[in-house]
Amino acid sequence: MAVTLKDVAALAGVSVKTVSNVVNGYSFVKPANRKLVEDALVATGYRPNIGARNLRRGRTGFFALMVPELGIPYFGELAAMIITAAHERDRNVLIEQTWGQRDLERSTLASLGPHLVDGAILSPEALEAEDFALLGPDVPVLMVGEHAVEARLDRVAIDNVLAARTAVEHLVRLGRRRIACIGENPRRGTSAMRLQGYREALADAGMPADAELVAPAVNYHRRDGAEAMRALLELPDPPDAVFCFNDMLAVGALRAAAERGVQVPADLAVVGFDGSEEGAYSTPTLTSIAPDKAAIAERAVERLTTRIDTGLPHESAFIQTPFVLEVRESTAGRRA
Amino acid sequence: MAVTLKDVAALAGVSVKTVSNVVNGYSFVKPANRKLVEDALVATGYRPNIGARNLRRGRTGFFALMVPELGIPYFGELAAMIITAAHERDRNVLIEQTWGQRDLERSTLASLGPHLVDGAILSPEALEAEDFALLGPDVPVLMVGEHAVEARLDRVAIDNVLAARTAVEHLVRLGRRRIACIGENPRRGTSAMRLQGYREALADAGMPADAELVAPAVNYHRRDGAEAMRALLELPDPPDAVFCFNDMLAVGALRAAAERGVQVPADLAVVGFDGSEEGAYSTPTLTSIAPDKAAIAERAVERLTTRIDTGLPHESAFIQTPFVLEVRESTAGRRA
DNA sequence: CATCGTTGGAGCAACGTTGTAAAGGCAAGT
DNA sequence: ACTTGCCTTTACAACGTTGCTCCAACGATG
Repeated sequence: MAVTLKDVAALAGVSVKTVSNVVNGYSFVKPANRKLVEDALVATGYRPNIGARNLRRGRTGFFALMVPELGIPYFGELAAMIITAAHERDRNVLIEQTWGQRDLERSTLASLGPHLVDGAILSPEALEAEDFALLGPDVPVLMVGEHAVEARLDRVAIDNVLAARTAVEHLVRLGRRRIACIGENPRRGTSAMRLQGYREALADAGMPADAELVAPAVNYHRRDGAEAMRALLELPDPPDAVFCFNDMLAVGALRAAAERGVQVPADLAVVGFDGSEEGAYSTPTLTSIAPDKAAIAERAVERLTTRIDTGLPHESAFIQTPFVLEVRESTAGRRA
Repeated sequence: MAVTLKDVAALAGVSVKTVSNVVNGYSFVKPANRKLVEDALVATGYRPNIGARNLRRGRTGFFALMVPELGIPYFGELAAMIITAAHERDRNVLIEQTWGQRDLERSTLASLGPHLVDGAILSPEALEAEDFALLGPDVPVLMVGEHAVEARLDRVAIDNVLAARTAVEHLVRLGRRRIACIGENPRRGTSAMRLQGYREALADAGMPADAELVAPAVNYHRRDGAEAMRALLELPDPPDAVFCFNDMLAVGALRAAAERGVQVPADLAVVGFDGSEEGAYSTPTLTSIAPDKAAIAERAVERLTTRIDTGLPHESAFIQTPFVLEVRESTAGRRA
């Protein structure tokens, strides 16, 4: 059986509470007793029972992290960093995957009772504003990334409109004339912001907004990017540049270009979004908007923990994190 | 505040225990009372306090999953599937990342007390056999993937030697004559098995085992693959094929080849290991050994839960899961 | 009519921890 | 010597749940 405070106390010859005090670093314990207890702790190999402690404290010490899918590199990396940041604050992370499905996102939201987790970090894809009624009133939650929903929640994200503009302005500066984008999807929050940035950049450059250059994507997987790119390449007047709303779409686009014998970047410049390491090693390497994921993870966990610890419903904030445009081969040089 | 059994009982006008019985589907409850309780449950929105329940039951309902790094696609995807499989059995998964460092793996092992988790699924990279002494005697654990350690534990994995042989035999059959490999590393369990398969395949083909064609890799990231490949390409008599011990190494190798202007597959055939989706979209697409990750996840979780539920220290088993060789462009056709 | 078994329900205690309050010890001040 | 006050330690209760034991009511049986 597991070692409890009682066992340690018996060995050390003190009360259970004194052991508890030592374990928690609390109050004043006489050095002699402290030594006794510490020796007993080592001898028994005591480990606190988290469940019992949390029961007593009324906290669970757990966060939920709701993401579409860990197998997507962006979310895998983000989850990795969030777990690390949470551990630094003695919290554990429970990962809930929703596969981008609204019903799974809804049921996840509804399950965020105060018993299971102290709070949650959400990265929804299909939630509507009304769904947030499912949330318990006292559950601190926070969103990472942009989302169309207008919930009154804390958010940690980069400026998606600006980032998208930056990407497209880069293409404009290269002299590209027919700049397409891939990823339009009314049900995805990120889509709206990135589309807006794309349009703003085109407008600023005095370029027409050609509807046939805006390629939709149901999901943001490589397959979707490849399909969208194939469709774009079959246009009578195909694009000479494409801005993809994430790196996986961009990798798919590179593949479709390779299949068609379209040279990147000579015939087609490609920009992605996420700054994934995959893009740094693809052929050609991929220019991409790289959000500072470590900053997102750190700020998100920091904000959530302080909100939990203070318990007060302060103003909900938008915490903006930095990004950079990583320029690589897929947009190298000028048009041939 | 959270709703407790007491609240529900007060509303329904029955005892706490009766509510508990209804919640757990236990014993015989008079239909009238059952109805009363169920209505009260709905009205209050009761959710059981997991911590209290686990405290009482002596179980936590949590697994630990120890992996090097979620940001690595293979482990991200595997974690995704393990979480799903665990949820189907009403368990939650706590993810511990070790970044392949032995000290972090050791401390994770040591922290697997009976208090925090009921059991653990391990994917160590640097652990030595002696480290398993850190494990509590009653903690059910299971390893996924091959590892050099000879611990007496359940293991779920593919036949790594056979898989590696299959990959190299494929290269032999293509007519390749100087077949290199990337990933040799005495501190990694997988390395030994895959190296053995590589050597067996060469021996079977009557080809010499040239030590300079065995490229080491400290880590198994893209960067390491690229570095190793650059070194191989600088040999006086460079290889015409390379078997990489995982897909990320292979992607790095593709990149190094592209930089040097080496044509894949004409000048160099490349085989990876993991069957990652990244390899299905790289340029050229990557031939790879694809383990059935879903089967690994399912069998691992199944085995661990039954071991926890029965509590008996049955014979430790090696559960073998299938794999296939996905043949793609990086090994297409014969040598030019 | 007494006994018994069956069915439905309830009370108590305990899981391991920590907050509270109170008790014990000791030294300095009256 | 006796109070006062501080430092240290302790007993107790409680967090929410469930296993166990016991109780009540009932119909069936001898």
